[in-house]
Amino acid sequence: MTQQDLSVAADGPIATSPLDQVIGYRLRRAQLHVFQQFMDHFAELELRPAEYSTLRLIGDNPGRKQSEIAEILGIKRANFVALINGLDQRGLTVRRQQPGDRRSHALYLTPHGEAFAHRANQVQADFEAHCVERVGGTAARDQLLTLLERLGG
Amino acid sequence: MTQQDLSVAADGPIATSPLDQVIGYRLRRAQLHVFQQFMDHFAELELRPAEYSTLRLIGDNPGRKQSEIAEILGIKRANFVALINGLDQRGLTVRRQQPGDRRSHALYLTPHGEAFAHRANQVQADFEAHCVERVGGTAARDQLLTLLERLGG
DNA sequence: TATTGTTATACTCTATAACTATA
DNA sequence: TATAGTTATAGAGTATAACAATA
Repeated sequence: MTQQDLSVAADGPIATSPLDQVIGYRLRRAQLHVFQQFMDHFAELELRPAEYSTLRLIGDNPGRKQSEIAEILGIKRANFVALINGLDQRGLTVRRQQPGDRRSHALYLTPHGEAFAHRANQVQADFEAHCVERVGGTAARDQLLTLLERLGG
Repeated sequence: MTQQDLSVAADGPIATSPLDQVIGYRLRRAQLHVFQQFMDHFAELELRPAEYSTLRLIGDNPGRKQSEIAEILGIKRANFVALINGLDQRGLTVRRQQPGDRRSHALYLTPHGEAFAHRANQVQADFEAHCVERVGGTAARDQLLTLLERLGG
């Protein structure tokens, strides 16, 4: 039988096993799935993954330059403008002029942003617990983080 | 000291450790890094990840409907049209009418597509070996795939 | 009616160049 | 001249609606 049998339609389950052994493919599928679940969890707070990461990073590092926060997150500073504009307009973050360098904007959470970030961190902790359970416990989670770190990024 | 000290600029390394413990964040960073390396490896063949996955899936499942291949890959059939058009125009794949259902297009690799897919699979095997080495060997790779599968997707 | 492929469209994310104000 | 923030723009990727052909 040739590889291209034109007389009958192919049927039955599609052979995905070769692709399923590919690290990059499985990494992508898992990432998309986890991000979708993240967005479902954060629908009420109307927070996208990049927005949550930004709030978290500013909360942990108040007073950092816009470009510093952007670079750590792997976001081009040009694209970060719209993101931080959105958080500003929601009253969650503020840009303040640096005393020593009037070119740069230091980022802070507003009081409302602090409270909002607190709620967001609780939702994240809840979601993380769900992920940890799925992956098989904290030991499995640590193993996963170790393996992901070895891949780089 | 308050959390928002306005008198001095924040300096030193940014505290990323809280985010670095977040599965979704690390998953995304690792996926982006692996995909970038994939694209570097496949620059000569001018194949993007989704194009490679498509060639691989068609090669392993000749004669499947366009919509079947698209759905397995998680690509909407509307968006799959442009992707398969590109592979068609490069002479790698062909659409043939199904004998039993003239609505659907069965997908095949052309002879040139077969040869090209063979080369692509070799490049992929080389890249995969690199990933396996990075992650710590085949046992670590199997462990990673197991953990990713538990996350779903 | 339902399905398959297709087109059109919009929205998000990303990448680059160029501008401004500051240094 | 170099840097920080910004704007504009273009390219991917993705989502939905609607259409023609076919079932």
